[in-house]
Amino acid sequence: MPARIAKPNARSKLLDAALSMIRAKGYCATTVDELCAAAGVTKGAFFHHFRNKDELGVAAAGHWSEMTGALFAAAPYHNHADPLDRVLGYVAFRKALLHGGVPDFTCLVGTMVQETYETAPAIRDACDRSISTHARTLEADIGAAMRDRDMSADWTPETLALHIQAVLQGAFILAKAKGGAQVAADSLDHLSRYLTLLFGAGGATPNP
Amino acid sequence: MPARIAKPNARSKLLDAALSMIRAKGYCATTVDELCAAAGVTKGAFFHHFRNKDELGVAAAGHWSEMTGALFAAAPYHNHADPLDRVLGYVAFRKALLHGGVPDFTCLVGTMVQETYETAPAIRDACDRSISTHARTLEADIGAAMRDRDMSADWTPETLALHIQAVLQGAFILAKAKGGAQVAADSLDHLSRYLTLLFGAGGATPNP
DNA sequence: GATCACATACCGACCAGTTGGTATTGTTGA
DNA sequence: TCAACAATACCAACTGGTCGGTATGTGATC
Repeated sequence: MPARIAKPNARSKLLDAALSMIRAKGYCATTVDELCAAAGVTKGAFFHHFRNKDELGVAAAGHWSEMTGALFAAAPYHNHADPLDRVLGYVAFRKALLHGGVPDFTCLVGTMVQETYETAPAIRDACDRSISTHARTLEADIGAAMRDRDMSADWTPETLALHIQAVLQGAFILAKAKGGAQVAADSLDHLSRYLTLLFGAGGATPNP
Repeated sequence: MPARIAKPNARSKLLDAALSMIRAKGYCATTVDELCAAAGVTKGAFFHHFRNKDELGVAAAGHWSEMTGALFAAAPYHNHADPLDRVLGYVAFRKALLHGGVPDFTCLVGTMVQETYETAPAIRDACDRSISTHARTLEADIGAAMRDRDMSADWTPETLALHIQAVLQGAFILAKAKGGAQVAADSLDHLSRYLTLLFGAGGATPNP
C-alpha cells in the first residue's frame, strides 16, 4: 500500500480536531456535534467515516500514535553515542515539550483510557497499544546501557520503559491538577536523577 | 463541632456510590440517574443535597480525601524509627493496596481531574487539594531523612513528595490500559529503588 | 451509471435539572 | 407535656434540551 497522502478530507479534519478536543475536555464530554463543528464538517460526514463514536476513539488513538511516532522518530536524542545518553535525551526531550497550555502537551491516550478502560475495551486496547509501542522504542537503548555496564538487575528494560511512561502520565495528571507544567518538569527531573543513579551508582563506568 | 456520625442518609449513600462509579466509568459518564439508582435514592434527594452535578464532584473529592486520609493516618508505616523507612514504608503500603479490580485500587481524584481540569475549575481545585494535601503528609519524613544524611540537594521534599504521587497516578493509568495491577507494582518497585538510591548513594549513612 | 464523499433533516433515548408535594425531625412557648 | 410551627429530608413525575445515531438526498469522480 502506498502511504495515504493526508488530504484535508473530513476524516483527517475530524481526527485532528478530536486530538485537541479530547485532550482538553475528555472523551465523554467531547460530543459528536461539537467535534463536527470544530472540524468544519457535518454529522453525516462523521458517520460516513466512523460507524460510531467509539470507532472514532480507536481511530484517534491510532492517529495519535502516528503523529507522536513521527515526532519521536525524528527527535535528535537518537544521535547520542552512549545508549544511556539516548534514554536521558528522551526524558530531556519530553521535558522540552512541556510548554504551551496544559491540553497542548498532555497525552491523548492517557486521558482517554481513564474514561474508557471499563466501558470501551476497543479504545482501551488502542490506548494500551499506543503507550506500549511507544515504550518499546526505549527498550533497546535501556538494554544496551545495561550491557555496557555489565549490570545484573532484578528489573527488565520493559519495566523501566513502562515506568518512564508512568512518570510522564502521572506528571500530566499533576499538571492538570495544578494548572501548569512546572510540577511535571520537576517530576521529570526526578526521573532523570533516577536513571542517572540507576546506571551510574552500579559502580562500573560505561565500556569505552 | 462533634464529628458528624455517618448515618446512612441519602447524601452519604450518594457519595459512597459516586466514589466507585466515578472510578469505574469516569465523571462524565456517571449520570445522576444511574448514581441515584446505585445509591438507592431518588433524583429529588440528589438535588436536595447538591445544587448540581459539579457540586457532587467537589463533594466526592472531599469525601475521598476524608476516607483516604483516615486510611493512611492509621497505616503502620508511621511506626518506623528511620524517616526514610517511613517513606519507603509508604510506597510499600501503596503497593500492598494494589489488589482487587482496577477500579478498586485506582484514585478518584486522579481520574476526575483529567476530565474536568478545563471545564470545571471547582472540581479541579478540589482534586488538587486532595492530591497536594496527601503529598504534604510525606514532606516531613522526606525532610527528616535528608537532614539525617546531611544531604544538600537541588530538589525539595515537596517536589519529591509530588513525584511520588505522579508515579502512583501514572501507574494507575498503565494499570487501566493493561487491565491489571502488575505494571503498577513494577513501577512502584522502580520508585522504591529511586528512593533507596537517592538517600543511600549520597555516601553518608543515617546519623545514629 | 455506479460508487464515493459528503450534506440535510430528522428521531427516539437520555440527560441534568425542576416542580410540587409529603414524611420526619427539631424548636418553642404555654 | 405537648400542641403549633418550621425546617429538613426525601419522593415521584415531569421538562426542555442534547445526545448518538439514521434515513435520505446530491454533486463529483471513476
